Amino acid sequence: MRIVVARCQVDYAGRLTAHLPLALRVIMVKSDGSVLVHADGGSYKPLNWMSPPCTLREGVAEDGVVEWTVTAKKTDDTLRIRLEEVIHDSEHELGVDPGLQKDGVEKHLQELLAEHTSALEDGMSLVRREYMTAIGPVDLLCRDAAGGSVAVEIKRRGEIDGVEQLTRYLELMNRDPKLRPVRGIFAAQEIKPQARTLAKDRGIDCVVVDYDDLRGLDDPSLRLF
Amino acid sequence: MRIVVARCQVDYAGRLTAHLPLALRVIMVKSDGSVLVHADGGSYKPLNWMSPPCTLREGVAEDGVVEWTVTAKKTDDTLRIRLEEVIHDSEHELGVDPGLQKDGVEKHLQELLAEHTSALEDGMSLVRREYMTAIGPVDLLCRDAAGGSVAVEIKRRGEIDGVEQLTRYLELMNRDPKLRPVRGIFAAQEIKPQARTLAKDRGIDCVVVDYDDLRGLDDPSLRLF
DNA sequence: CAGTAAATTTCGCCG
DNA sequence: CGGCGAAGTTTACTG
Repeated sequence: MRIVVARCQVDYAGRLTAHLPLALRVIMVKSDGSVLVHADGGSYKPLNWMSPPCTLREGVAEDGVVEWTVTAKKTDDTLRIRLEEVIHDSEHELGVDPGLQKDGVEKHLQELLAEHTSALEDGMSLVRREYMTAIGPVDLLCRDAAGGSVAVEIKRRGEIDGVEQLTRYLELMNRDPKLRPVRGIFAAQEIKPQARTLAKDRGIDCVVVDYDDLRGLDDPSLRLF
Repeated sequence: MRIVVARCQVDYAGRLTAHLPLALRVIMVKSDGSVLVHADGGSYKPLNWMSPPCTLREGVAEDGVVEWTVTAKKTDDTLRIRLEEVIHDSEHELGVDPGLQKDGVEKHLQELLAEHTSALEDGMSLVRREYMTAIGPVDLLCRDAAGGSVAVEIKRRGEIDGVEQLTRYLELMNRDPKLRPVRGIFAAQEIKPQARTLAKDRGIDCVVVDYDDLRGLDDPSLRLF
């Protein structure tokens, strides 16, 4: 990884055209050739960048200024960096990273709810997790206290897209005589008002689930720190 | 901006729990307090990070290792970085960045299509751009050669979500006696087969538009390089 | 490899 | 400040 701090101008042409006026910035060149141009603020997104696979060619512009041209391997995307003044330039061998270990995403929420379907509704039992349909897997297929089929869509944050998704599943499943009638439950840690309104309009029930509560029902096992 | 290259371990607890095993990485500390932990590969997304506003507290762990604790101002998100070995550590005053100048996004495509509605269909005329409905603005409301209302949804890349969005608008607009009947046109620089199929199923026409052609119809003005 | 959904999404606009 | 949609989204998963 090469790290350069420089007063620079940047132009990008590809899926859009963009320009960065002359200013001091940090440029990271990763070993796979990818380049990030960072300012001293904003979030983790660089001002401009080139994703791998790409190649960096170091050259000199007509006016004598050092100019980097980064071109994408497949597309004709181009990033041009004019380095007017280099403040810092260093290279570091980092090696391959072991990578991030995650915990707590939707998948885990789905596992917990599959184990504790009663948290969705009294008398609810699990039929199948990841019940396959022609257009994709339904998170949970359940049977309610009255013996009716229930399709459950689980999200961390419940928004309109999730309701649309569940609606498509329900439409399809209700064409199947062996399942029909199937009603829907939209379960999430948090449900946006718009999603709740749309769900109500579609006859879909909303259930807000607490991740920590569900975890408490479970074996209180590993916590990272 | 502070740049540190170090052999480090990272733990994050917040919206999820995550861990990075001991390895050499680059750590950027921006002047707003935000922290990025980068590996020497992958795209522009850091392995782990903390978004501003947040505060960094430098301390020493029980075993004597330097440990940074970054905490978010509002939430209780915490990023803990154990710096086992520091290879590089430098600070640079970058100042405020003038920011990125963009060109060529969906907004521009919408402007161009609003100016040249005939590119959508012969005899088409514009009624309103960003026509407001209760659930959001329709990109273009037009009138076709026969005098019928047409709602146009514009995307750079036409995918299923866009068709769903237009469907919701159409459903709502067709309840309005003053507008009814309204048909839909899904316009994009590229339309995925699945989106095209869904659109056809919903009675929505698809139009592929060429950004450069539209631009050619326009005043051939500024190009950045 | 393509297609689809999630993301500690981030970013920008508009009320 | 919150809601909502776009993004040069990126990333992960699945068929």
